[in-house]
Amino acid sequence: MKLSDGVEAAIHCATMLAALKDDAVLPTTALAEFYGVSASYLAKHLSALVRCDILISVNGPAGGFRLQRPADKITLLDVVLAIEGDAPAFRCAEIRRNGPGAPDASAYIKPCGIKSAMLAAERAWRGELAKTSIADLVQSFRAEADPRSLARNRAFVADTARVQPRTD
Amino acid sequence: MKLSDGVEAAIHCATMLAALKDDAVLPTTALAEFYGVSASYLAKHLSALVRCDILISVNGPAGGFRLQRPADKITLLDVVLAIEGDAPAFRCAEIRRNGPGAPDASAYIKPCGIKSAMLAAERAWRGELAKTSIADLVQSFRAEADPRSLARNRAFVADTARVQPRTD
DNA sequence: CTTATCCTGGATAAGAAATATCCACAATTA
DNA sequence: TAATTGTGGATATTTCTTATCCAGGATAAG
Repeated sequence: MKLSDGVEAAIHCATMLAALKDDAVLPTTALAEFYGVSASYLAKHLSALVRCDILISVNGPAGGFRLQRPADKITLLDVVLAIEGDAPAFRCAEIRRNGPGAPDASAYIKPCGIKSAMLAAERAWRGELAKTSIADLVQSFRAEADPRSLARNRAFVADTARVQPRTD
Repeated sequence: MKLSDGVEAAIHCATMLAALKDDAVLPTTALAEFYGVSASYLAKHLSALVRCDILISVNGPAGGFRLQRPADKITLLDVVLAIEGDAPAFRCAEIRRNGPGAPDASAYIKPCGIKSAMLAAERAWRGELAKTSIADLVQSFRAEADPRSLARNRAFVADTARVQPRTD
């Protein structure tokens, strides 16, 4: 069992975007370079976040991504499900119905106890992920991170953020 | 994110073995046929359970597997970790240290908040799995399963179980 | 209106991991 | 000695992940 590498990148990008003001955005290439990951692959993940209404994308020059809503309304679970999909990790193949002499489907209306227990554990996992918001991560980063790391992130946002042109 | 198919088979086999008496055992081929799964592949998973001290294997004719300890001392977590390995699902690649201008390792002594949150969720998952024992599963199966399914399992054990020869 | 930038989605391929099979070998029983 | 069964290694096969590339559309600036 392994989570996609994209999860780590997606969460980092979301926390970075949470530092933007107003309608500013950050482009894929800048984020990919900052985190040292593949730009074309990161683009796939960011698109997934857009499809799940976690990010908003802006096309054209000075385009990029920003959060779709306040960072305290976006949970780790939202991001993980956007990248991984919402299928449960335990896929019951119903092997209890296999083999010779197995009764027909009417004998298996009640869910398998194994499946129930495995899915209960996943609910606990998801529940825990839902407790942490992107805002929580930003806050703990600001409170605990090394000053050098903090400064680097701030400089990146300051240098790279782009503001949407005003339609005055 | 997906759990190995072997997890389902391993748990089913463990619950079946919990119905054995004394030193009786069940061979791989019988279990594989009963659940309609690949015998040679199931053998791999059963070996993993032996390596993790969940099952005991008996060689030779009339050989097979049985539980290493009482079913209430074996949890779902034990079985899942035996099949999946105990590496966490979230593998932090520390991309926060990547990219140009990143400070050296001394700036990243404190663990990343993202990693901490992801691992906390996994602890919740594992904690939930640890709450359910093989004995719990057997009990709920006996209480809730369809009589036809129950009878089939009982007949299988009665027909297939083998007892170790006595060293009188 | 043209150019440059950037996101989008599909096609595609390389790589890793899960799934599955086979076989030689050791252990054990009859 | 012959038959049965688990063990571990080697090896395919399939599936999923990771990664790249490109054509297309949207948009801003000149």
